[in-house]
Amino acid sequence: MSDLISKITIADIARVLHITPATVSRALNNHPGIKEETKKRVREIAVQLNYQPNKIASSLRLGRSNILGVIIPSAEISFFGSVVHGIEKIANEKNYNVLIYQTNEQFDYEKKGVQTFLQSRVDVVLASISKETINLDHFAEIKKRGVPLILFDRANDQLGVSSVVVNDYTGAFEATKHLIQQGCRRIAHIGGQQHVTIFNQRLKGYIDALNVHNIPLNDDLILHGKVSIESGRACMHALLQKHEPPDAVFAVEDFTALGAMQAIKSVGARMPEDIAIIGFANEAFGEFITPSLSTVNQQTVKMGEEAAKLAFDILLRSAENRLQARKLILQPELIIRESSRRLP
Amino acid sequence: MSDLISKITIADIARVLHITPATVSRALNNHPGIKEETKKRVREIAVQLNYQPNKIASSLRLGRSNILGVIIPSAEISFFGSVVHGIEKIANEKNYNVLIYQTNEQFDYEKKGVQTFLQSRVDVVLASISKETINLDHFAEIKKRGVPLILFDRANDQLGVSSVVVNDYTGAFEATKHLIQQGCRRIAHIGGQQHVTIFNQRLKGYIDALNVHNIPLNDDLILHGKVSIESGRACMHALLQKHEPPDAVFAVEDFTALGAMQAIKSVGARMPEDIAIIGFANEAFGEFITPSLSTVNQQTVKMGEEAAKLAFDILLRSAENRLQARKLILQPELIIRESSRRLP
DNA sequence: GTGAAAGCGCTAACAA
DNA sequence: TTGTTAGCGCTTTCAC
Repeated sequence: MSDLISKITIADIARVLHITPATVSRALNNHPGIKEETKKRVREIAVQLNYQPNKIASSLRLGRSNILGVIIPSAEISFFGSVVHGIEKIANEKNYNVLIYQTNEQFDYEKKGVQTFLQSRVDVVLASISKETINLDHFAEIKKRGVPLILFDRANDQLGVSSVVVNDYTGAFEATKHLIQQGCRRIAHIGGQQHVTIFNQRLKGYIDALNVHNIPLNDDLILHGKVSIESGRACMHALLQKHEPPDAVFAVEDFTALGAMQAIKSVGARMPEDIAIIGFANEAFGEFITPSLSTVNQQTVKMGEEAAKLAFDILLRSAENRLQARKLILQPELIIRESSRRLP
Repeated sequence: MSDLISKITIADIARVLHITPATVSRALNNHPGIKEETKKRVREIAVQLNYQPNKIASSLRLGRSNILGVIIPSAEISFFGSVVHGIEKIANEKNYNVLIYQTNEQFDYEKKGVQTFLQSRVDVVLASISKETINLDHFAEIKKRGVPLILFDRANDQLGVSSVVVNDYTGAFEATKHLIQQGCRRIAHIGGQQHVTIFNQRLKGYIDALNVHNIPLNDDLILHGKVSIESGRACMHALLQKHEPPDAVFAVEDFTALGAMQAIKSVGARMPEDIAIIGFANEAFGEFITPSLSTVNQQTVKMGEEAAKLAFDILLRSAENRLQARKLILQPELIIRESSRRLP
């Protein structure tokens, strides 16, 4: 019935050619010390027999899998899809494969992902930490086992590992400054969980921008949400009910901004005339909504590429040298669209 | 220096307890014929030594990897992210891992993904075919090797493998019917590459809906694009320049619809008053743009779950029985939003 | 209830 | 230039 199913190994090729498996292995791996003609014959037979190398066996023998494990919070956020794209570009060049694990922003899944990767013996882990995560022991475990770990975007300095992030502080500073330049004075901030480094940095950037421009900080205008559309909507409603509502909002990221926009629309206020708004992350939808959303671009593909490059860099180092962490900070870029442009 | 790095194997555990690796293996796998007390001691030492099972070795021995390989065209399309989510739900229950490969809608990457999965000995492949793909030999190869293959969404019946799709014909039929019910009579269709089954089905649904409602088919109003924002924009501009432009558009999917909307806005026409529009796929952005986009929901998570269930179903069958293909057709659901609602 | 031994498919010393 | 041999870590048949 199922004679179609082939289970050809190098031993089969060896038998056909009356040589040993070792020679076949070397030929297939283009080993220098093998006659050209032998290589040619081996390759021919391999094609004829429809041979597929068994990477599992090879991984076991070599002690490495040629796999980069990538942990992301969600594949439904285009930001991460784009970063992964960057990672894959570099990985492909180096003949590495990329394994993706989604945590759905949940601590338990994240732990499970780490576990899975360690058991599957991926050669290196690239990760972006979930919003929910506070305890970082599982990541420390990766390091402890001598597996290189690189964090991107949702990084954390406490772990002492290399990371690639955008300068969230600067991005937030510039975004806030932009709102000030548009004439706004009561600028609110809808922030995120403060244990998440990048969200904290964005808050700081916002605060410093106000300070530098001599605008008094107003605690009433700073809310901490849960970084979602719903949360953005709820926070904005709260802001709108204040005695003196804000004339601008800097949202911690685009989904929060989107929720805020829905709230603003629902009370009939105009954007940017009544309330100007800017987000962070340059999510795909921002360009298409009305008004189009001003935001901060994070160089996603570049971030992925740099993270992957860092990974290969570390792989080439000796085990001892791996401990020195490097931090790469990309410069964000302001994208001004309709939601915040008041001046011509 | 790097004493932290542990490489604990079952042999190490065995040594500590003065038993054999075989017993340790059985204990860890909860084999019935092992004393409870032995199991307990083994587990304790395993934790103490910080033992991580080596899945590679286990895979090699067992001849299976406990990995589902998933091939998707792009992680930046939320539709696929969502389907993968469904797949992961089921896979997690069964203690399987999910490996994702992005093809970027390119034939070459798709071939490489198949290759990679075959070499990594994934137990089953779930795939959605790239738009660019015409030749299907690489997928046939999967089948030939006895690895179960399940297609989802972008399926193709020629391969004779199981698949999960939404009823694209019905979805298109209903979408078109809806436009007719809104009073539209000159309904255009911006389609996709006709070698892609689902796009072809959508064209058929459109045509039949017109026929059933006695609206003459007008070839002038049917354009075939490349399924992208740019293509949607270009096709719509072409339609607008016609002697008699359409009063409605059924776009093959949401990104195409988005491009069309941009074109419509650019000439100052109103939606839905001048031109009503509906897309397909229920992409995340559709809800947030102005006007919000009517579309067809495809039960993405369910699609992933069903595809994964089909996969496990096949895995349990004997090799001979695997050949019978099953086709699961989910019912699409119309989502009416502002872009097409003319009547109260 | 546990041990001994073989082998999954591949690669790398070491030999020749 | 190629062969011999051993072993990566795990599981399983066959003993006892």
